[in-house]
Amino acid sequence: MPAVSDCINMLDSETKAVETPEDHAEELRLWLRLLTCTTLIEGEVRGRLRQRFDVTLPRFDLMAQLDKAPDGMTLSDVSKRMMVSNGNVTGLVERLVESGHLDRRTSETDRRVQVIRLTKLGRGEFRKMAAEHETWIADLFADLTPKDVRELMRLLAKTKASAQKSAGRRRT
Amino acid sequence: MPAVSDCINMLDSETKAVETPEDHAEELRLWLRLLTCTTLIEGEVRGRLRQRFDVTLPRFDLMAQLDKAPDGMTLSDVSKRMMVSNGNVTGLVERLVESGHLDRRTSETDRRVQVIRLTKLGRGEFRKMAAEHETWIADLFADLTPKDVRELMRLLAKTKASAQKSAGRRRT
DNA sequence: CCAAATTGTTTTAAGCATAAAATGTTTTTG
DNA sequence: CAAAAACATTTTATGCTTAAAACAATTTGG
Repeated sequence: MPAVSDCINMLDSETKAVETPEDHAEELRLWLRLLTCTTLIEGEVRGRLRQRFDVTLPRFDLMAQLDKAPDGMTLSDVSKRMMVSNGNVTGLVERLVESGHLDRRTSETDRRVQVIRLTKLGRGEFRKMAAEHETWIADLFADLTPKDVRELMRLLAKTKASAQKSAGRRRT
Repeated sequence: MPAVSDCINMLDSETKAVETPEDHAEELRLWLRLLTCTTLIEGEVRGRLRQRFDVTLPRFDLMAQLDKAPDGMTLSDVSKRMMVSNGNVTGLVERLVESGHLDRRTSETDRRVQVIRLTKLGRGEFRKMAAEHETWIADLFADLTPKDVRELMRLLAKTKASAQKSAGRRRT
């Protein structure tokens, strides 16, 4: 809500057309806090994955996507799910195939498409990592009550929807 | 709260010593949602900064830190504030000095220390970008009510504290 | 005072990430 | 059916990011 002094100029013509220098400091602070939380947790998880399993976070994330898709995924599926660029996935997959964690083959029905899956090795290693990973996350959020968790879920869902709408408005 | 069937084995010896396979799926889902929100907004901001001002997000973030510190900051201050590695800052600063946005000098009192400041050019450009940036953020969060914003701020503060505590526990 | 620890920064090596252009494939459409 | 559009992926160029080691300067404790 703008202070009265900021609204004086709203009075001189049609209200809707007049620009008011609005104060969005609260939203900005919210965004910075959101970013801080994510960076903090992400850094912690990254470090633990490296120390404990000598694996990078992007590799873990990619394997997590594939673990949920026993029949495999195409590179663009992965790219959309992980919200990263196509070229990024190409390189990530390359390294994971190289290390024997992923299997990659060209689709029979569409020769543009590459389908990737976890190998037995990849799935085994991922499951071990995922089990520990889950306890790290639980520990990082340990001070939140179940009610806090529910409330955060709700508000973040609303945030996501709002951001998607805004992003969509821009592209249109 | 574990289901009854998961708790059977808690009965056979001292309760506290027995491992129960606890379910932390809710926290995991919360973490993924948090990450999704951040990635979404970050990507949007990154794209707008590039299109509108041909500047990268890290450069913008660094300038934002310096704008709040008229007397300059040391590289490790910046590194801590931005929660990135030292080496990262070195390179980032190098490029911004090169482009004339930053001024860098060795401290008079401690020759290990590099103090960096925004140049006049850097400050001017940053202020322009920051003004627009703030409207983008406001738009991205537009569907949240003031109450939502307050509540998210509170819950994220609690989350940050929880994560910091957990991270600290590990290092100890 | 001086060796040892600490602090601040840079370097190194590897990997991650993006945007944009290029390549090859399939689908659409005039 | 052929040209054009759309699609999936890769390549290219550039920049970001990290962890760890190296380097340099200062502080500390014996």
